[in-house]
Amino acid sequence: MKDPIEIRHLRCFLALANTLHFTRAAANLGIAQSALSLQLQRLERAIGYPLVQRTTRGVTLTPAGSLLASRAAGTLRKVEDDLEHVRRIGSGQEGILTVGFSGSVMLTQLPLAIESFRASYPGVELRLRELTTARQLVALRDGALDLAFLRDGDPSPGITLTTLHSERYLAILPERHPLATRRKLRPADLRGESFVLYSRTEGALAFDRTADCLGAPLRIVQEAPQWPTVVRLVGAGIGVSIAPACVAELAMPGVVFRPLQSDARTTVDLAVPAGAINPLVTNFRLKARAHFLARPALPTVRPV
Amino acid sequence: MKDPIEIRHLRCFLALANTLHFTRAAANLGIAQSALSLQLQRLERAIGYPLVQRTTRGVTLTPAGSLLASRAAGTLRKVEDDLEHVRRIGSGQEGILTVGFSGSVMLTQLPLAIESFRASYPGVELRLRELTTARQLVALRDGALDLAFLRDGDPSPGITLTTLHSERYLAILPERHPLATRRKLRPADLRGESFVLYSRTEGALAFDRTADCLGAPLRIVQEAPQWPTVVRLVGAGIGVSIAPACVAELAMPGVVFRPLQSDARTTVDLAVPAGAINPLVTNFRLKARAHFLARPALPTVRPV
DNA sequence: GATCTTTCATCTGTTTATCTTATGAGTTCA
DNA sequence: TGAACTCATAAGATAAACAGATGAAAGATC
Repeated sequence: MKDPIEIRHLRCFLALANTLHFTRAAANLGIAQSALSLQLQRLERAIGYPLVQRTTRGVTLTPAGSLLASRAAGTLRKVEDDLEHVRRIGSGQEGILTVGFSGSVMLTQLPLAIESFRASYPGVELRLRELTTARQLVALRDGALDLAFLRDGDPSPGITLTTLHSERYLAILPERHPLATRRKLRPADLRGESFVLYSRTEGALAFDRTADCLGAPLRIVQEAPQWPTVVRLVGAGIGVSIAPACVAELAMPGVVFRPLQSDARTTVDLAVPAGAINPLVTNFRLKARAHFLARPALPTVRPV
Repeated sequence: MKDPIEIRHLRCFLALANTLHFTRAAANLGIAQSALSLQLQRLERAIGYPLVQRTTRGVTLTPAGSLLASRAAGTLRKVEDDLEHVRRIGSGQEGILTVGFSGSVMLTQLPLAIESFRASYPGVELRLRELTTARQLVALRDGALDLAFLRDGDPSPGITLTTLHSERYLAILPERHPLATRRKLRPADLRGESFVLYSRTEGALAFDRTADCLGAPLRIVQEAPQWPTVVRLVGAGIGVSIAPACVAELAMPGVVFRPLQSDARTTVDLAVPAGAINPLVTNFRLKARAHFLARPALPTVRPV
């Protein structure tokens, strides 16, 4: 495969095939006529057969040259198209982005961030996966997720974390619970209650923060994997719970939410694989940060 | 369009995408690792986005790189296929060849030459056009014909002629004609007869040679454009005719062919546009010359 | 945890390819 | 015949690609 043919040669040949005139073709290409002449000779030598028949009044294409002209035009167009497509992917305007999120994060600004991203990048296919914090970290490392929104993300090797948002806790009580009459609660008020909580294995830091806020020992009567479930279980009288403030969005009959007077905070953390250069990830991160850091219209605890 | 991308860059990138390893890819390409590294940098700069993510253990493709790898592979394959096709056309193994012939030439070795050419070049589409000598010359200049087999081709500017074959004349007589009883005739024997002949405008030299052979003045009672017609007209008693020896192939009831004792010869000439470089023409010429110059099994005058 | 190995980037000088300018040979046109 | 035009060729200048040596960073090995 010596004497390799380059795109330059095809470009030169096409210019010549279009004008059938060395001098004019060279002018179109912005090179000297002699340079074009040499390029053509090189191309013909590489192919092994003449592509144009030179006359004193210009050139005519041979059958082989005629074919090459049409094929080369297609080749150049294809290369241009491919590069354009590659650039679109490189710029993050196109592609597939798989985003994981902890269930409670969907109760924060995340939907707004998603909508904003979709509007800005209509070419990107967004795949959303609700997973627990622990599973998201695994999925990020696997490559199954490109980016994740964690509830209280544990620092983890190979994962870059950014805290987007922090919020207070609130207590979730059955409507008929004695404490339900109080407008505010302190963690100590809940001492001795039975708790419905997330499993620690699904989010160690989230659990530990909850436990720190309440103060051990905790009597956990039920673990549940999703907040709607927790709220329903509380409504059924199985126990009480505490949750990030945003969970108040999940108002359900028979359940009341009460702010918890504590400095404890739960965070929403954005996680990406360390060193990720996927431009989709970068673009999505920017949108998400803009929406979370602006903190528009934080959901308030609606009295039930 | 500065920083143009060349096929070389795509080759380098593909090698890297296949091995995900600069050193090994460079070895496959037969260049130094540093050269490959530079080519990749150049390609990425031209595209504007990274194509691979370098790590200390090798490289991984970015989404953009992943796309480019698949597209570039297709591009290289296309270029190779195109060049191969162009080479086939350049070598005359493929294409369309339009061949003209005077009707009588089809009674000589031409069918054998055609068959031989078809067998050797199955990729070539052969288009056959029966035309008179005069019309063939026009068609050759127009480009409507690539190559022509003329009966007694007139030298003509812009046309290269090669004589392939020369043959004697024979007389065509009605079966009941007084001269039909003779095994051989001399031109003088035909003096005073009425003749059925080709029109001079359809082949000046052919007509003149015929006239020279017979000696003027000729009494021409009918002109006809094709030999089967001439033979039929003779059979109908309209007159006599003389024809190239090969016309004896057209045996018809009521007609006899008699060798003419004369040194006059009629030729089959191969005509091509001067300076033609079409390889199909070259290849066909070679086959045709081989068949005509070998003169296999010249058609003999069959007694009727 | 210090050393070794692997891997890619960078630097430097050399080779190769391409370009420009100038010139030549062959036609066509006046 | 001379002028105008075509493409080819020659020679020097410029830019690109190359090989080889070195360096930095991150695993791997002990």
